[in-house]
Amino acid sequence: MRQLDQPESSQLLHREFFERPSVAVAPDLLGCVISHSTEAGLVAVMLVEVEAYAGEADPASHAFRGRTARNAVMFGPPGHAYVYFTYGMHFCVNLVCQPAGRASAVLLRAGRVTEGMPLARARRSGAARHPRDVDLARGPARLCEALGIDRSHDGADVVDPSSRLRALAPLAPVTAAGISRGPRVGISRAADVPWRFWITEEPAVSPYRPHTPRKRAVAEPVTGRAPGDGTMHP
DNA sequence: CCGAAGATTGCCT
DNA sequence: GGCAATCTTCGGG
Repeated sequence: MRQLDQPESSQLLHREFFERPSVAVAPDLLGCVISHSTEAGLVAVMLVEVEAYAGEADPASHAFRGRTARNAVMFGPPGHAYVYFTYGMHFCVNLVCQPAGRASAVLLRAGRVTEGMPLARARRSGAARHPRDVDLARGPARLCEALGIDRSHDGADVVDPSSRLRALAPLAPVTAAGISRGPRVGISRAADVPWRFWITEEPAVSPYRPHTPRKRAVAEPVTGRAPGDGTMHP
């Protein structure tokens, strides 16, 4: 009896795979499979969209301002998951590249569920009411939710055979001809750098959004005066 | 200590 | 297409 419910054909990626610059690793991750085995069952996702983030030289990277408690995993050894929490409700997952000390990583932006569809759908049911199969892991936060990835997976080793969260080689090779590239999504700095990679004409690729600054939560402070006394600006 | 923005998503008009 | 939800993290005072 196998310890983990893993298909025979699946092959774990090697740590050397991640010991390269993230911009080289990113396109090679397309077609690879992220598998997460839990008590509830196994969900596997084939990656169709990723983004490369360089280390401290990349203004869009979390590592740009150096090592902090949050991004510490990015500065560690390759082949580990860097999971962060954002917008007060979402998780996103990266895979760390290059040797320890070099903080580069690949953000996993979208995938297609290839195993454990019912469990993935159940995990996502709280969000969208009637998600299509193709939308279950479409977008970085959706991908995490479908796979059941949260903060507890920050630092997880995805090339360790005994790990519940693993990165596996492609079921079928993805050739360079089938890969498109363009600007990264939702970042304000270095928005012109084309380090986003996706499988061409893949329906499970997240929509491109060119970063929208958030509106101020509070329009103006309370002054103690009642409104309509002539002090308001048009 | 406090303010502000964030590698997003889903619902509303 | 606009905007609220929700909270952590970081940097400035």
